Amino acid sequence: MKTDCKYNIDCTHCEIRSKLFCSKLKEKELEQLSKSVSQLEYPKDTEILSQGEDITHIYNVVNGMVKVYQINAKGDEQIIGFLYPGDFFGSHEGGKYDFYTKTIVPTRLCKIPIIDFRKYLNDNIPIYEDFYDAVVNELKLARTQINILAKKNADDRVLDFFKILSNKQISYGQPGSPITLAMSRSDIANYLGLTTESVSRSLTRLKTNQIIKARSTNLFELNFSNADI
Amino acid sequence: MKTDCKYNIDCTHCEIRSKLFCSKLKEKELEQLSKSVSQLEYPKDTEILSQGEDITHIYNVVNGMVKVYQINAKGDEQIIGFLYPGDFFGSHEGGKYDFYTKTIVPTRLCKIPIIDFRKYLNDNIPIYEDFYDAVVNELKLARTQINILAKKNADDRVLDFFKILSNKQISYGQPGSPITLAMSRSDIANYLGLTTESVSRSLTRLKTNQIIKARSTNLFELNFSNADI
DNA sequence: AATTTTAATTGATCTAAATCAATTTCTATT
DNA sequence: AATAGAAATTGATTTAGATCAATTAAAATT
Repeated sequence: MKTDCKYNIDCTHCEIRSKLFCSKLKEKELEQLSKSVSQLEYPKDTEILSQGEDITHIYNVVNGMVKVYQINAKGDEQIIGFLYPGDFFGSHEGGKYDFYTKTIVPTRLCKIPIIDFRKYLNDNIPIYEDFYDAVVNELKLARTQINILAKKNADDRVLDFFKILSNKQISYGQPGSPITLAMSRSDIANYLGLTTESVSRSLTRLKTNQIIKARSTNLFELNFSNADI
Repeated sequence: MKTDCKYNIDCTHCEIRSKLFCSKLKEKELEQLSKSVSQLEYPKDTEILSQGEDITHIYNVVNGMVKVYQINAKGDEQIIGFLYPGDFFGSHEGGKYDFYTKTIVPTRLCKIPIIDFRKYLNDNIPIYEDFYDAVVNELKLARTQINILAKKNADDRVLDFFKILSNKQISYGQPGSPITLAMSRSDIANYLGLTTESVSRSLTRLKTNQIIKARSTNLFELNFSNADI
């Protein structure tokens, strides 16, 4: 099952470069980076890295989707985010990865050895700032999730989740509606601190109340403005 | 009520310097920093800064305690953390504060104008790294909260909260037990996504089951190891 | 110290989501 | 296309925590 396809890639022609820190590099640096970078195609449900492992690479999502999760003391998975094309992961945890990542659909990742990456980081404050901003952004997302989880109403949680996805789509240049649920109901439930059954029932209620409209199982039109979450 | 007492302070003799980025500054820089830094005494329940305001200062908690919270779309407060002596807040939100902060006990804060602060930041990568680490730490705390909020059991949430406080006390050189609850039951409830009544009942259950022991309303002995949360 | 105010706990009831179980729908594989 | 397997939905029941209400305990104020 686990058949990774490796591609050597020319970073100067990367399809998502504009979304990445690489856009801050000079032409020469970029050519050099190309030598150490590889792009890999991962099938669905492939674990990319594990909590506690030494940090060896940082990854950029080129296409597909990745879920980020931790295992709590009780041994249960807790999803803390979903990564879209242009998102990166793997850095910033003082030597060890602090979470697990797994593809939830077939996914192509750009993989940079941390050692090569640091070369650019050390004498390039703008890139440092980029990564600083990326962590700040993660922090914002984490706090969004906190605000969701503190809500005591299942429908509100599901709606907020839809708003997040909608905003993500917009920030990636797609329309805010309809939204595609690439993740399973059980992943949604986990992220929202609910059971799959409760998510399912919420969806049914929201459909009944015309707040959303299902085009298919994983494609929903949103009949509300997603101004603020 | 809002009577702030201002003290001009000599940073070279600061009681919490070892816990702060300031420890990375050279003697001369520190003397210069002293000129722009002030320490202020705030009474309980004083709002220090508000979400959306321009960032003008960064703050260090010298003593006392501060709560950090956001206001959600529904207009409700959501607490996202409690700050102890040595913790700082105010930076890293791209121009605007992204949360509210309020003292929950009489608190002394060290206040640094962001403009002076940046001087040291710009040509001092180690300090940059300090702040990077601080955000990463905030991210970890946020994810800890996520793991708590995703739990479906009130007792587990309260216990995890006690473990967090215990670990915080340890990291500040105090014993891990007994723990002091400087915050109100309703602040705890808010942080844990529960009602005050549920927190109260959890406490009673945990006392009955001998898992904790109340020395007073806000002082609890923990009869368990807080190895991992 | 006495009184007022506020915070915390306890009690009774209700309700929304969990749980357990059965279908139905979707997806993958032959 | 037919079948097997997995995922999602729906149903019945239970339960933990919310809600509403009252009491007790702790602070604050006079």
